[in-house]
Amino acid sequence: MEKGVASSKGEGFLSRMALNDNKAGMEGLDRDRINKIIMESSKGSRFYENELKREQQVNQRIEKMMLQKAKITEEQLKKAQAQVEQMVAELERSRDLSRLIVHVDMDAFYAAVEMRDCPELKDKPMAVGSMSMLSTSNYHARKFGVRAAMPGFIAKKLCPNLIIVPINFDKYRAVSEEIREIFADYDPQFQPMSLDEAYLDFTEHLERRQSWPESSRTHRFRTSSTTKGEDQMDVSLEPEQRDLSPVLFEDSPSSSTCSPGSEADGASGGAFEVFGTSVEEAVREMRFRIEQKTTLTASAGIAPNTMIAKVCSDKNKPNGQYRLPSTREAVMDFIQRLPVRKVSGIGKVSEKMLNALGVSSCSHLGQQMALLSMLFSETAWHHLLEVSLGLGSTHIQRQEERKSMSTERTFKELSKVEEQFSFCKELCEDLAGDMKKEGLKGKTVTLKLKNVNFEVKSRALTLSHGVSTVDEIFAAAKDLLKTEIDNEGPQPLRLRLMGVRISGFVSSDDKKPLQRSIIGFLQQGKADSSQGMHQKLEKEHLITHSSLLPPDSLSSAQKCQRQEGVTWGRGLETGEEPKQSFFQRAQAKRLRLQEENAITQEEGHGENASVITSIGTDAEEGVGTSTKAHSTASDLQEKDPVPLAEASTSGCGLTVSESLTCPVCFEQVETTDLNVFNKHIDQCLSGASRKPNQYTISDTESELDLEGDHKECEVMQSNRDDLQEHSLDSLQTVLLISDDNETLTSGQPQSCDDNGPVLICPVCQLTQDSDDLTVFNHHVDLCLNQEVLHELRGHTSSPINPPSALSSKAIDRARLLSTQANKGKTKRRDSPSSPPSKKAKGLGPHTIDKFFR
DNA sequence: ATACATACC
DNA sequence: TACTGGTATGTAT
Repeated sequence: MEKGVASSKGEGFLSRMALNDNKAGMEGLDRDRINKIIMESSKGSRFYENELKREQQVNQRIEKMMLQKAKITEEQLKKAQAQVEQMVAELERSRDLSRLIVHVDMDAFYAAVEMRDCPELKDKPMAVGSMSMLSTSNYHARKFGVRAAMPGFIAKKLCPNLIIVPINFDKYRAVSEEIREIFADYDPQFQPMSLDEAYLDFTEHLERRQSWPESSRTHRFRTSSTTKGEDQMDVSLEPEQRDLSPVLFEDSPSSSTCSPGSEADGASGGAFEVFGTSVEEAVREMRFRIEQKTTLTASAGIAPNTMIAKVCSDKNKPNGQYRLPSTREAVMDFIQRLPVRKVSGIGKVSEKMLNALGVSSCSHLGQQMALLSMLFSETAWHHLLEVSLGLGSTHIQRQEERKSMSTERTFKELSKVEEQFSFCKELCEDLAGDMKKEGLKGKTVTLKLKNVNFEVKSRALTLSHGVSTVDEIFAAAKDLLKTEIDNEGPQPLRLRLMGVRISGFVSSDDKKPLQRSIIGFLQQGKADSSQGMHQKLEKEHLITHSSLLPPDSLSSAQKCQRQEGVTWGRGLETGEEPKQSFFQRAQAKRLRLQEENAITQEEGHGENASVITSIGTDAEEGVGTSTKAHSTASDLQEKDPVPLAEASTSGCGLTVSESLTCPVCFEQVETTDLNVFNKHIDQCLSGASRKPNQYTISDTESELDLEGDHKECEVMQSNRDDLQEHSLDSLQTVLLISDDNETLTSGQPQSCDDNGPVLICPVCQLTQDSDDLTVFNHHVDLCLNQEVLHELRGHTSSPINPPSALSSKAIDRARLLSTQANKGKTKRRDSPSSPPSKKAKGLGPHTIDKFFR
């Protein structure tokens, strides 16, 4: 109906080329004029021709689909409808409205950062990127139709005065670290989706928040700097700028969204604001802190699941938030009028196919489900069904292990064979470097080529063993390249891009495939929305399933299937006897000390006192977090005001409880046998293979369409890196911080040579010479005695502390440093073995876990 | 296993 | 001048 992008003016011009204006800040534009300019700028180009071709392919697909549709009989449809209904009933039964999921998203992130740092830009249309491609644009530029993923030269035609600022990834990454520290205060296990957005589960936070005193919910307006370890190059603004939020939006429609509820004193003095105990207030507080800390605004969506939260975060963007009540009615009502394209996972093509079937909003989805179930693949329609019911993932999970790593580059035109080979080699060198950083080895090498006509092709070769060195990778890549060159016959390949990818990772130790299933189910505890259902619907699919819907969408459905039959049987022995008893003792000791210490002290605090709540407990969650992959920041968010209570849950009563909580999946493992428990953790760590779960809003706020994101990837990678191989570092950091914030820097670079796993004492941070775990444990034991005492004496804080950014900040800094160090080459323990070698792995994580329990 | 497509940031 | 890069995953063969 309304949506005309695709159907645009009779001449049916490329739906794929037309402006995408369903992005915040782009409403009410002169689409026709803009599209005309876009077309004029593109017409006749090779790019355009290729888009044209691809669009025709899509159209053919749709035609086929329509033919299939025509063959469907009433009877078949009825049968399908019955199946759908049955499935709906099951899904409905499993609906979980108990979680409070939040999706936070920075507003025009890269552009906002640049504007913040260069006032000149504030009132001008600007974008971040290059003449070839823009990553994002500010709201002023969006009024001209300038948006992410648009080439700069076209943007310039739309807006001649557009200022294009080169991308400065390091800066965004630094800001990202800052906001992640705040995220961690609300959900240490938050899941970052990119540098500027994340999913958080506020459920637990809210529970605790109810008992928080007002002082813990009070936050100041920006004064000087954020934390006390404020060495940061904070762009400390002049005091009087305090209440100015970045002038990103002249008409911030949503700023009014903020509930005025609290007594913010418009005054300027030592202004502060008290936030309430509701989710809205908690989220508003989080956004407030983000703004105070970074001078940048964020928007958020609050809903019972990720799918909806994502959509909601876009609703009052910029600088706003929206909460969808956790009731079936609210959800259904909301979903009904939602355009399908707004749903993460439904892109241009899926939208077009659905539109062809008369489906443009989610209400239509529900109405046409029987038909859709016959025209789309099972995976696809299952997802659509869930969407139509407003279902989505109800628990946030950390990153997964990467499945591939690649590097690709676009260039002028490369037609000379020699140059092609040498370029290929360069790529392999880069890739090998990256592989080494993460200590990965993969069996499949894929070469990607794009010719000057934008036609893409990929050629893969799977080897019998994992490789990681330049020579090995290049050996495979060049064969693939040669074959292509030869096939092209006499003519040369006229390339505009080349890429090399490696996948099929194997653990470096043994060359067995990494990780396996189990992992994905450990997290069972928190049921996913669509749990336990999914009978195999016999597929009546008449059609060759149209490929719709991305993987991440099938979330629940598939996960469930996998979860079934997962028995937890694995956890058999592990060897290290001494280690375990050691940790048991250490743990008990720690707890005892904590108790004795009464854990009560007030937070000395004025700004952000760096109060470290009982390390033991708060690390409990924290470690898990870091273990999960990233954000060391979360490693020790000292937010939890009632750590001990929490701790006892996991059996911290000074004794080992009958069930242990896995620091990776956070599941309670029903055993007291540490061997079993270790085994469990081993598996979690080696294979944390969970269904990825990236919900992203279709097109809407797809700022970082570009380069922006690949950076994020880097970040994530290093995070994972940390998790896998450097779990110990998290611990180090924790202890170090409590010890002395300023020491972090020097303490961190715990490098070691690239040969074999190296053990690093989590307490003193010194690399241990011995590989012998017994010896190592003994050493740690000694260090521990001192550290724990010191720490508790000097830094314990009240259980009721306002979250302090200090420690997490320091941690992040530490991590950044170590990351940098890694890049520099000084990596910590990076042996050619990456997925932590059996030895190292088994030790690291376990050490931490037990230590903290 | 391989190739290509879709999607997301 | 001129339309990215990185990762995951679905579909088909």
